[in-house]
Amino acid sequence: MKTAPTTSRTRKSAPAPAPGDRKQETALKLWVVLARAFDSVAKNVEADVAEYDLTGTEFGILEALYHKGPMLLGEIQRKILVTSGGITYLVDRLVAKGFVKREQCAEDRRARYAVLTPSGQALIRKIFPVHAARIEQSLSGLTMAEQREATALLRKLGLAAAELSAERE
Amino acid sequence: MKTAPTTSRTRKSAPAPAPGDRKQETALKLWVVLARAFDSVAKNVEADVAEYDLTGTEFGILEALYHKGPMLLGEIQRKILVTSGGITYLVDRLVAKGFVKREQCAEDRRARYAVLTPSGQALIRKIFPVHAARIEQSLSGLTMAEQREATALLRKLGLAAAELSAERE
DNA sequence: GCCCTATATCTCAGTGATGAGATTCTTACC
DNA sequence: GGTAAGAATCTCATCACTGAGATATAGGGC
Repeated sequence: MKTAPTTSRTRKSAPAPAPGDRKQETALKLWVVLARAFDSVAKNVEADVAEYDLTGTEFGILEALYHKGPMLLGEIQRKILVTSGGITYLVDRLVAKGFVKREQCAEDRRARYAVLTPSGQALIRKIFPVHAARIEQSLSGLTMAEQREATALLRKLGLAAAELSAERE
Repeated sequence: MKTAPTTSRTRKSAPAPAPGDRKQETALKLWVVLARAFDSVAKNVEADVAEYDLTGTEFGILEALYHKGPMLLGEIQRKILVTSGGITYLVDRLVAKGFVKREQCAEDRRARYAVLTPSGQALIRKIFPVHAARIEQSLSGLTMAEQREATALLRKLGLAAAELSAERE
């Protein structure tokens, strides 16, 4: 998803650039470019991992397990931002492909670990560097300094927005 | 959504912070916060329009028509970034809900216009201001100056990434 | 005019999820 | 030690699209 916003006030005669509306216009413009930037990068990333028959989300799970070792399904779920049904579905598929297996959790019998199989290890070890290079290339429109700046801004933005949606619950 | 990247090198002993890897690390971090920021804002926006039984994408179409007047399906498609099948599906649904109608294009008999019905006009006129305020609020983690800065950076980033994926074709 | 390529839209089977509810287990607190 | 509230996972119906191919029309070169 991607939810592409469209807002663009391009009508002939704007009904007088209302006073407090500068703020809205600035915000709407940011929302548009945020969505487009995300979409463009995401498309690059997905095209990349698709070569190994993985979705971006599946790749995210393998990557998380690669960097963090075995994780509880719930941990992964929170990390990659999918629903409870989603994590079951995704892990099922990675199991079917032979890259991951489920393991009992000794301390909590409701929970299960996802663990990379040797085949999953081998795969992610092989493709992670390629993938990282692809992302670096995708973002190379910005210098490193600009990337750091963008990261700081987006982190601040994301945290505030996440807080807002937490309030909704 | 949404493709949440996860990269986070948190293993005990990092295998020596390799030389050219600073760039990759910077890029990966940006990709993570970009995806998360997008996701948080998108969730706010979608929760908002869901109150009117619209998806974010459907809203995008209504909004585009509201600001630009009648548009060819193909124009809308490029603007909101969906596939050809998607635009047919989405316009079908908006037609079923009574917000939009299709109209012949005199100059090109393959093409059709999407046009807001009075009911669609009334709806979007009513909810657009609420929606814009919601976005403003969602992004209010950044000051206006920061928002402008972020917009400039993301625009640059998005254009470069889009060019890259265009090359892939 | 005729052909060939390109473009606009539509059809439809398939996909990658979501989300509500069911199940199983845990943890306080009485 | 029983019980109620909460948490971790799973099930399954449903959804919002995608993408490949079909159909109809356009338009340029000959």
